[in-house]
Amino acid sequence: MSLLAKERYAAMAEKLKRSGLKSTPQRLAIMRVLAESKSHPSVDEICRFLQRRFPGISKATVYRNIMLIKSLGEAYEIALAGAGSHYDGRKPYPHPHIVCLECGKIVDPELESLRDMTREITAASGFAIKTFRLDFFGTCPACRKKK
Amino acid sequence: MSLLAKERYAAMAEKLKRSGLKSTPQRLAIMRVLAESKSHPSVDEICRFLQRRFPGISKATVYRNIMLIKSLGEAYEIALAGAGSHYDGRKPYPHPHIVCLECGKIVDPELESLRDMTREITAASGFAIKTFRLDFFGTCPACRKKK
DNA sequence: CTAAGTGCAAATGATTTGCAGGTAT
DNA sequence: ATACCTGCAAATCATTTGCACTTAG
Repeated sequence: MSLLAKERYAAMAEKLKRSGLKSTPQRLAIMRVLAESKSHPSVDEICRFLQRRFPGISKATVYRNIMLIKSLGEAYEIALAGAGSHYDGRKPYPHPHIVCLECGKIVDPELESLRDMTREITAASGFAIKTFRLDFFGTCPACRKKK
Repeated sequence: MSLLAKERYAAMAEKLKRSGLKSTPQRLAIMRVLAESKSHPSVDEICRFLQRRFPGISKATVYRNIMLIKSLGEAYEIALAGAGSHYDGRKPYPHPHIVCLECGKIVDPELESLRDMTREITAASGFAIKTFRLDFFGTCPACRKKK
């Protein structure tokens, strides 16, 4: 487990403890997956992965806990049309993604030109902006080679 | 019907005709709603609206036709998590939206700083970018006043 | 002890699909 | 005429919920 992952996991577990809710083994294990995983896993993927250690774990439990972790501000949801949602526990704040339409891979690009946009939007619309999502869809380098 | 709406409707109907598919009354009516509506309607809203003229129209028909119109490149889908999708027939290409979290209203902001972003993403990621979505979520001016 | 959490199965809600008529071309 | 469409109802699929049992604090 990388240093970053350790820190993320510690932060999540700490916030959970302070929230007064229970630190069950399943809940902590879900946090660990979110803290470690670079691949933006779905509920189904998290559930299948955890069946090694928790043979009877159910999707319901994963859904309930993901929701809880999100509400603690410790995970960010990437809701994809058609497919289900994917989750990011390493960067729990809104940030852009690129989704490969061939293989479904999701990566986090660096994006300078994002900084001023929220400011510009607020000024132009009169909305009080709470959050945003910015997702690009295309073909990743690996899938481009295959063709 | 505004001039813009007339033109959009004509363009959609024309592309439909050229596609070789049939110009049924329901299909044309759905196109008209998409061409006229500034409010980014959902399938359900379109269906309820059309029941005036087509008492028996079904959601299945609206879904099938929206899908078709989308595949003709004449409508853009705004897929919202939790709620269903909304559709924009006036600007059938990707563009940013602002969604009010209180009342669900969706508006199209002007956004200068968007221009270079696709270029920047392509350069930084190696992806071949096909499309994107950019949605802001917040509270609209009307809902801000209510509180 | 007891409020919270879990697993299971059933419920939900948006969307899709199979089928038996209709209808545009 | 006939391939495409429609409306209806049943089927999916991701997600949510009710319930009886278990467990963390």
